[in-house]
Amino acid sequence: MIRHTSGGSEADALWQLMVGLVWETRREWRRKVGEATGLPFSRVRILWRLEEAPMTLKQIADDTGSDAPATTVAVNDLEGRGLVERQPHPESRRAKLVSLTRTGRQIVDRIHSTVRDDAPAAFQALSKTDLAHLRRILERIDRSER
Amino acid sequence: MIRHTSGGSEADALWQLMVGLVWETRREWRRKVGEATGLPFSRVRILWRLEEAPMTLKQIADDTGSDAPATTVAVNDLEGRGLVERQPHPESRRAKLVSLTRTGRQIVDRIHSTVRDDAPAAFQALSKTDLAHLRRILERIDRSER
DNA sequence: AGCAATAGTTGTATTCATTCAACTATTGTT
DNA sequence: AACAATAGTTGAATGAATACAACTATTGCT
Repeated sequence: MIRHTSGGSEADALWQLMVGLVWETRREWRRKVGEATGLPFSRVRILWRLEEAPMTLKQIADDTGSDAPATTVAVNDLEGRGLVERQPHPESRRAKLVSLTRTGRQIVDRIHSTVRDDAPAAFQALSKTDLAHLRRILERIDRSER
Repeated sequence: MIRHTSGGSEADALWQLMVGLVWETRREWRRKVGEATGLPFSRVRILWRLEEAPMTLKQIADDTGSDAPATTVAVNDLEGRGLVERQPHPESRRAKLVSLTRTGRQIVDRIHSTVRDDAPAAFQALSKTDLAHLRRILERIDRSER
């Protein structure tokens, strides 16, 4: 769905164009991830974040925008499936560190390898020059965004 | 979340970068839309499509990737709220055309005006030249995508 | 005329996600 | 030592999304 809201800046218009391009591909992709993993999407999102480093439940909650109870339930679920484990936090005894198990890491790898998030065909057809422009621009945005 | 899957083409890598940029902004935006309209998101999605032209239930179902029963329920809901109405299809008596009511159109307008989907700050900071590049590239993708 | 396919409806069941209240254990502050 | 704040847990309630079976009405095909 491509939507142009009247009255915005050129940046807003482009942003909306970009969102539209991305948006429509996400449902299908989400479905495929669910199919490949047998996991609801909220769980996959957590596995992702854990790929880089272990996190406390609090961090997971903040990061995923859910509250503490929901996070406990999600981590319980993942732990029950053997994808994740709780460990004592080295610095605080009330916090717990959640990290990927070997199996959990395999699942994440499987997502990356089997559910390839390939660019749409039109994307592939861009010229080398356009790709270079695009990379430069996207990286600039990405860098200043974080 | 920025994710680079190993082994893909440059286009795939850029696509994933773009998806990552867009993705993280969507939850918040969805929440705001829900807040502004009081509608679940599946309903808003239907209102959107109807903005351009009336559609049959079948078209809505195909377009949103849901099945016939779900679509009937959704349209019932929207009709109950007075945002949408069923009309006989001019060419087939078994099909029905769903179109926005005046109130429905107001809701859609409200989404556009109050829940501005503004570009992230980093986006706004791009140079005129980069914006021009970006527009050219995105429009090329958009055109060949549909 | 008879039959298959299509458009839509009704009802039901399941799974997910989100939120709230009430609770324990630990830590930091005064 | 007393108290407030923080991290996590448990359980219940609610709202959404998705899927399926069974049905009616209409249309197209032969």
